[in-house]
Amino acid sequence: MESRFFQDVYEVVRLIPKGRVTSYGAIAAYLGAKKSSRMVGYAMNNSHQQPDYVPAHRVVNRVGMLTGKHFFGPGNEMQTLLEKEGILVKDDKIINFKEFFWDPQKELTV
DNA sequence: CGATTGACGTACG
DNA sequence: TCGTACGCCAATC
Repeated sequence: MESRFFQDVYEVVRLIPKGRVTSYGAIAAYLGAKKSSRMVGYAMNNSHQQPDYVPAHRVVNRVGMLTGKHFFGPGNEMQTLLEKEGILVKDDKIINFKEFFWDPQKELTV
């Protein structure tokens, strides 16, 4: 697979510490393609068929909204997973998202 | 091969 | 402040 973009996305997502979250755009920016933020979301969609588990529930949009919660299950499974990690979610949005935000570009060596 | 779509983000009115 | 329009790029129809 030459598309190392997806692989990098999965790798970064796996590196997200428990109880922390990040955004699609942040990951895209870390990979040097912030214009392709949509591809990050697409990668998440494909992450379900990846051999290794990808904590996609720790990835939300720039506002901290659980836009892809429907991809986890019929109910609020994504929200449940986040709350289980200590992240409070209200109205499909992460409370204090700014505090829980984990910037790969900042945490990981650029 | 062209058109449409999408787990985003920014710009504009 | 809120809603709409558009750009990006890969996958799907």
